[in-house]
Amino acid sequence: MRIGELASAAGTSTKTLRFYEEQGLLPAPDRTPAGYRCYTPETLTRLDFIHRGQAAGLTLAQIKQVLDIRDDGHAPCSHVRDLLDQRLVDIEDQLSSLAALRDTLTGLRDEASTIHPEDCDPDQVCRYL
Amino acid sequence: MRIGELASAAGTSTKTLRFYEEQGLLPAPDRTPAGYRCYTPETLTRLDFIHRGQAAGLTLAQIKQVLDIRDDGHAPCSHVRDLLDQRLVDIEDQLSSLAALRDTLTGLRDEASTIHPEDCDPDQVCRYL
DNA sequence: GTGGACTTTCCAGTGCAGGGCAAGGTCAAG
DNA sequence: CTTGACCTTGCCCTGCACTGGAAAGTCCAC
Repeated sequence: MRIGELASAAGTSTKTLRFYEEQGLLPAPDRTPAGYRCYTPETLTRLDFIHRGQAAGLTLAQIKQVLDIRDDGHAPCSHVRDLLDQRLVDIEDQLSSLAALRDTLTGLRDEASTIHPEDCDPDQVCRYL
Repeated sequence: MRIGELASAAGTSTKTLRFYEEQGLLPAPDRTPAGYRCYTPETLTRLDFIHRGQAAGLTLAQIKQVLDIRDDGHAPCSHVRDLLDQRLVDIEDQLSSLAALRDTLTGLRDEASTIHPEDCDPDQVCRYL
């Protein structure tokens, strides 16, 4: 499988595949005599895993950690569990600060709708903010 | 007011103040004969506005737009309203996709707690993801 | 033998909001 | 007269996940 084939099969770009290889997420594949990369179908499984990890909000560095553990012959289960748990904590934090921000902005906007521009204080930038 | 004074009064750094000036968020201040920046107290008002804008999740570029309108002698009200409304829409989007992600991850983790590592399929990277 | 599609490498940039460091100038106190 | 705190500019660096482009090599069909 050449790089272009793999890229379209995985729904990504050749640029990205080379980048993943450089970052250690994909092992260096065999080469044809001309130097073309030659991928095996397992690479597709690996790419699917990477995509699922990204969909879960993991960074490439975190995904690489999991892959490295797997490549060492160990089951990455507990590490993945920790990563997902931490991600959940982070998401909860993000959710609550976003909700708070939404409430603040909603309040600001409601206030704004009762203000007339002509009441603006020339000494401040904007009454709305 | 010199730059260090202003920075600590505004709760920021001198680097940031120079950066804001370079980005057009702060007007170029007067200089002492030695070339030191000399700020007037209004700069503090302007910085507070910038901070409120950031707290509302606006980018520096958006804040600059508002400031530019104000500096042109116009009231930026309607522009600010649009910015805040758009920001609210974006926040709602973020909130719902984060909530969806949280539910997915919670499901994944619950599933994971009922799996034993020894059941892992050696052909996949990880059953949890 | 030529055109076009594919591949290789390397270098550089994107957006966001600054941070770090160096080399030098300035100012007030002791 | 020196020390230390402050200021100046300039330039590169951070993290994240790519993306773009250039110059060159390869492969296959016509």
